[in-house]
Amino acid sequence: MSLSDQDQQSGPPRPIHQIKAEFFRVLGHPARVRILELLRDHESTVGELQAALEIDSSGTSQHLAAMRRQGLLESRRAGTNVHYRVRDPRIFKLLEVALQIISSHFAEAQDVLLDKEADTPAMSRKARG
Amino acid sequence: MSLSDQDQQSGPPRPIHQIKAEFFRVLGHPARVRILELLRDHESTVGELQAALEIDSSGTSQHLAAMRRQGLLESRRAGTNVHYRVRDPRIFKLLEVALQIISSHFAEAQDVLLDKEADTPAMSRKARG
DNA sequence: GCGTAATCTTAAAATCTTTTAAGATCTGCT
DNA sequence: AGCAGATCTTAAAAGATTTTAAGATTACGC
Repeated sequence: MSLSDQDQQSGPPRPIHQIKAEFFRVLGHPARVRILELLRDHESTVGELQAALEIDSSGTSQHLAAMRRQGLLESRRAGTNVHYRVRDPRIFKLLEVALQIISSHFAEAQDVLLDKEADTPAMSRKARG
Repeated sequence: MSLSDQDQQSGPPRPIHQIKAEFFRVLGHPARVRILELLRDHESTVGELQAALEIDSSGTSQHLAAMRRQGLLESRRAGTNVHYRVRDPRIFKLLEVALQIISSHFAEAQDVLLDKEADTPAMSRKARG
C-alpha cells in the first residue's frame, strides 16, 4: 500500500459525482433499505436479518458486503455470528428526508387526481392559507 | 399521450421499501447527480444541461425523463426550449447530508491510513505530515 | 480432528440499466 | 406549407446488477 493516497485503495481518482452516485446507488435496492431500517436502533446478526428479509444467506451477505464496502455498515464477529451495525447515524436522517420528499410528492399527485372532480373554484382538498 | 404530464398510474401497490429504493436509485447515476446540482439555484434548458454535461441530446433527455418520472423535476416549455427545475428543494438537503456522510467516511479512512497511535478524532487529518 | 451452524465467496443465468444511433415531434419562422 | 433548431422516443447493443445454486471458510463444541 502506498503512503498518502486519498482513497481507500489506490485506484483511479473518481470524480465526486460518481462517488455520490455510487453512494446513492447502494441505497437503491429494497432489501438494502430494509436492512438499514432493521438496524435503526440496534445491531443484528446476519441470521436475524436473513430471517426478517426472507432472502437466503448468499443474498443477505452480498447486500451487507455492498453496504460495508460503501462504508455504510461495519461488522463485528461474536463467535460464529457476525453482527452488523450502521456506521453513521446520519444515514437515518437521509432516509427521513427521502421519505418526506416521497410523501409530499404522493400528496400532490393525489391532489391532482382529486381536483379533476372538485368544482369549487377556490379550493380543493387541501385548503391553502 | 393522454392528459397531463405525469400521473400515478394505478398499478400494483408497491411496497414502501421499493418506492424508497427507486427514489434512491434515480440518484444513482453521476449525470443525474450533476443535473441536480446544475439546477441548484435556477432552472435550465435541456440544451444548457446538455452542454454542461457533455452528453448528447438523447442521454440528457433520458436522464431528465427518469427524474421527472420520479417526481424530482418538473418542466416548462418556452418556445422551442424546455426548462427544467427541481420540484422540492429538500432534495438539496439530501445531497448535503449524503456529502457529509461521504466526507466523514473519507476522513476516517484517512485516519486509519495515517496514524495508528494518536486518536483525537477531530484533528487527525492534517496533524502530521 | 470431526461435525455442525453461520457466514462468505464465486460463477453462471436472468434481469435491469445505460449507451448509441436513428428517426420522430414539436415550435417558431418565413 | 416547408425549414431549422430543440427536444423526445425507440430499439438494439453493451454493460452492470441481481438472483440462484453450489461450494468454501470460520469458529465452536465434542
